[in-house]
Amino acid sequence: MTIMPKLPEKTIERLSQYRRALLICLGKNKQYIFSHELAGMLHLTPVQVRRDIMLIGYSGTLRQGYEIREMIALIGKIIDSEEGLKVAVIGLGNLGRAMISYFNGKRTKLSIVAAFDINQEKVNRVYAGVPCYHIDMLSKIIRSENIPIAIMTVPGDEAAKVTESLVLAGIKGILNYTPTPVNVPANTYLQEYDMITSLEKIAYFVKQGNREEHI
Amino acid sequence: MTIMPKLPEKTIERLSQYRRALLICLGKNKQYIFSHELAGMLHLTPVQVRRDIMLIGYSGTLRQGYEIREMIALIGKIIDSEEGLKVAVIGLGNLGRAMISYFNGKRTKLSIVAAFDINQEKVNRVYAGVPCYHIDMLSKIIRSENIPIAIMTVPGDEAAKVTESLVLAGIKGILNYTPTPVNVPANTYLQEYDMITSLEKIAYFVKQGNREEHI
DNA sequence: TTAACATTGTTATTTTTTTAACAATATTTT
DNA sequence: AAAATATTGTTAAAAAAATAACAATGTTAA
Ligand SMILES: NC(=O)c1ccc[n+]([C@@H]2O[C@H](COP(=O)([O-])OP(=O)(O)OC[C@H]3O[C@@H](n4cnc5c(N)ncnc54)[C@H](O)[C@@H]3O)[C@@H](O)[C@H]2O)c1
Ligand SMILES: NC(=O)c1ccc[n+]([C@@H]2O[C@H](COP(=O)([O-])OP(=O)(O)OC[C@H]3O[C@@H](n4cnc5c(N)ncnc54)[C@H](O)[C@@H]3O)[C@@H](O)[C@H]2O)c1
Repeated sequence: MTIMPKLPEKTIERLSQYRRALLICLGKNKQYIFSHELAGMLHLTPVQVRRDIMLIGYSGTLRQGYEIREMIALIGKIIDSEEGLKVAVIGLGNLGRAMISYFNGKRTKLSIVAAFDINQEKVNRVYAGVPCYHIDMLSKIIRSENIPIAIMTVPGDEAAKVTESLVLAGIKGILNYTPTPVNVPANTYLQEYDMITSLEKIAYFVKQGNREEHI
Repeated sequence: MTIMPKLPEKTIERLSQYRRALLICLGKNKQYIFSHELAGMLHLTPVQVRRDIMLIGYSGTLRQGYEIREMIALIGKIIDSEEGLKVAVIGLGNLGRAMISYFNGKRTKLSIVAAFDINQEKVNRVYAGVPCYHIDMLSKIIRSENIPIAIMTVPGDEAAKVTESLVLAGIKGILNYTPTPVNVPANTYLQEYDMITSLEKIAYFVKQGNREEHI
């Protein structure tokens, strides 16, 4: 295993995006890609793409660009775990279901293997191949199945309580989609996403754009 | 109207988060808040909070901190449009519905006023107060209702086509949740979000965490 | 064969963002 | 009344990220 000097956080994020874009290209039977093509697909600059690729220690060829398969494989070596990691969805409502049906079958190294809910109509059913357990089973299943990552899509009021259970159950990474910010111990990796922040940012720049037009 | 020297993009993002957190505090009948409290809620440092607050030209009081209502009002002045902006959702599937039911009634300045779909079972119905039109009506409704922002939740294959229609219809900001990156002209503000990037980033850091433990 | 060209890889520079440092000061305690 | 304390506001420094510059080089064209 080659030693990889630690990569900038933003580069990690982009590696995931590169792979997504490269998989699309592969689907179109493309073999090679230039930095400016990849940049164009993802609204980045070619320099940034080349720099990221340099950081992960890959090299393209001068007149052909980068070999798509090779690059996908290398990105996998960097961001994936060899054994693969299991993921659970907590709260099988609209958002939880959307996430499962989106994710399903997309990645081999990450897989959603369990959902949890309190609603008896959802518990003990299988949704899109994913079994739904009662939330009381959380700790048991998380441990027995060895699931390190959870996507939280319960109502905001439940977020704190559920987070606590997740941490107690030994979860190491949480993706919090509830509107309620939560707290976790330092050894747990937390990411929060709120659509309203995205929208308000867009609204701000749309507003700015209008103003500029009027200057 | 005071002139606001242009704010860092990251600050804009955090302003939206501050408001969300402040609204939660207001709901608990809290009147004042310290920088370290706000920081704690959002996993930021107190310095960063104070710096942002300085940038928007607000001042707290020395032993009480910041007046929550005042701050919410000021953030509104900066990131909201006075008249309010209308938003449309394109694709009324799981994700589109999740977004509508989440958003509904949350904000006075942004409001989802229309959805579009091709599925005849969804068209001409009202979902959570939002009327769903056939996608053929896109341009007509966008223009007549004066909707500048769209949330795109159609299947990935449709993303390019739908984006083109949106741009032609005069949309100024797009939040793309499909897994397919799209292109827009320079005067249109585009933001893309993909849950897989978030998850893969979490997986990477969970993996790193494990490695560190083993050193 | 040579010149023009397009592209990569890498170092240097600039810009943006975060963090640190610390003076100022109102409040509480002694 | 003086000292201690906790907090803000702001400038300075550091760190992170993005961009620019440009040498190297294989490919194509003249
Ligand atoms: N971050 C975003 O962009 C975004 C977007 C949409 C919705 N949301 C949020 O995501 C969450 C889910 O949204 P939704 O539309 O799917 O809501 P929903 O009501 O359809 O689903 C919530 C599910 O959680 C279950 N649940 C409730 N308490 C639970 C508990 N203690 N343990 C396990 N399951 C429990 C419910 O039975 C339900 O099935 C909400 O908090 C919503 O505000 C966030
Ligand atoms: N970014 C993310 O994190 C994330 C998460 C989940 C899903 N997704 C993506 O979001 C999209 C929607 O997911 P979903 O689970 O709601 O899918 P879905 O199939 O439930 O919904 C898609 C809807 O779009 C409608 N539609 C299809 N073509 C259309 C067109 N040309 N114009 C208007 N409407 C059209 C369909 O009738 C359907 O109602 C998919 O592309 C999915 O991959 C993204």
